[in-house]
Amino acid sequence: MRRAPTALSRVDPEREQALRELDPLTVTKLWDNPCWLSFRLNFVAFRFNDPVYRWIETRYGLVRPEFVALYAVGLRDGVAAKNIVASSGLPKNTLSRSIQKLLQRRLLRRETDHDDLRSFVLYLTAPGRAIFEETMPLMIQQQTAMLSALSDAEQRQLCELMDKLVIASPTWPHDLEKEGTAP
Amino acid sequence: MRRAPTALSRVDPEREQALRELDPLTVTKLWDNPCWLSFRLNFVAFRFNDPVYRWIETRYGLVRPEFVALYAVGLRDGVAAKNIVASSGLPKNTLSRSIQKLLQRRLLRRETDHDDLRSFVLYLTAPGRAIFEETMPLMIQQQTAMLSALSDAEQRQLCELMDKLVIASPTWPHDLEKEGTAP
DNA sequence: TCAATTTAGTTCCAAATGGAACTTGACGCT
DNA sequence: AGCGTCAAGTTCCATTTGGAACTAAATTGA
Repeated sequence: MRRAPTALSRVDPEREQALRELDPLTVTKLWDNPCWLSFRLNFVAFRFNDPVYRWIETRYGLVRPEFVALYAVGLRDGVAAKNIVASSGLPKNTLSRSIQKLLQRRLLRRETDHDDLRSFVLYLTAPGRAIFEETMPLMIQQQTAMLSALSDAEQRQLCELMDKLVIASPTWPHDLEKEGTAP
Repeated sequence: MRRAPTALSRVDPEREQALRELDPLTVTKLWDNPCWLSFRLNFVAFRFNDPVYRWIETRYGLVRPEFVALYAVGLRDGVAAKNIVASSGLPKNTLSRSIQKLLQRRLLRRETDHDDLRSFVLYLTAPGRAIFEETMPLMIQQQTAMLSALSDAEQRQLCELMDKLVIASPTWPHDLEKEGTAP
C-alpha cells in the first residue's frame, strides 16, 4: 500500500503523544491511505460540524438543513432556495421543507421574486437574525480553536490552498470512470 | 461583515471566469464568510464524496455507511466495528446494520476477538477485496483531478497542513460555549 | 406565437437514520 | 469472589431523508 505524502518520518514526541489519542484505524486512514485528501477533509469538517450542529439543535431546535438555510440567508439576504441547494449540496426537497419550517417559526420571511415568479427571495426576520448573530461568534471560536495548531502564516496558506481548490471546482468531474469508455 | 483572509484583491481574469461558474451564494460563502474553514472543507469534501458514493451505489449497490465499513476493513484488516465508529463519526447502530449487510453479502467475514469476547474482528473476503481494489484507483483518479489545480509543492503543503490539524484534533473542544459559564 | 423543454419549488412515500433502551461481556473496587 | 459501572454491538421505533413524480412558470426555437 502506497503511503500518504507525509508518512511520519522521524519520531516526533509530541506527535507520538497525539497519536496515542487517535483510534488506530484513524491513524491508518491518515498515513496508510492513498486517499489522504478525502479522509482529512471529512475528518476535520466533521469535528467542526458536529459540535456546531449539536449546539444549534439543543439551543434552538433547528436541525442541520434548517440551520444551513438560516445561515445562508444570514450571509446573503435575498437568496432563493435554489442558491442554497447549489451551494450546500443538500437535496432540494429537504431544503424546501426546512425553509417551510423556518417560515412557520417566523425566522425567515419570503417574497415572490418579481423577475421570476416561480422563485422566492428570502430574508431573515429579527428573531432569525438574532440566532445568526448569536451563533456566529461561537462558530468562529470553534474555528479559531481548531486553527490554533497552525501559525498565522500556515493559516493563511491553508485558506489560500482551499480557496484555489474551490475556484477550480467547476472543472472537476461530476462522475467517476468515463475515462477510456469508448463510444 | 468581516472578509475571509483571501478576499479577492486584484482582478485575476482566470479567477473571474471560474467565479462566473459558481453560484453567487457560493461566492459569498467563500469570500464574505467569517467561517471560511468550515465552508471550504465541506464544499471540497462534498465534491469528492458525492461522485464517489454515487458510483459505488450504482455499481455495487452499497450505500455510504456500507462502503465506509468496507473501505475501512480494506485499509486495515482485523479492525472492529468500534474502530470504524471512532474513525468515521457515524452512529454505531448505522454501522452495525451496514456490517450485517456486508456479512450477508459475503463481502466481509468476522471472528470473535479472543481478547474481548464482546467484540468481533473483521476481514474482507475475496469479493470484498475485489470491490476495494477496483474502487481505489477511481478514488485516486478523482483526488488527482481535484488536486491538479495545485502545484506539487502546494499539494504537499496542503497535505501537511491538514495533517497538523488532524494531529491536533484531540485537543479541540467537543462542545461549543462553556467559555464563561461559571459553575 | 405557440408547442417543447427546462427550471423553481412542492408533495409523496419507501427507505435510511439515529437516539434510547437492551444484551452480554469486561473491568474496577472492596 | 461479588457487585456496580462501563463498553461492544444489536434492536426498537419515531423521525428524517431523498428519489421520483408533480405543478406552475420561464425559456427555447421553429
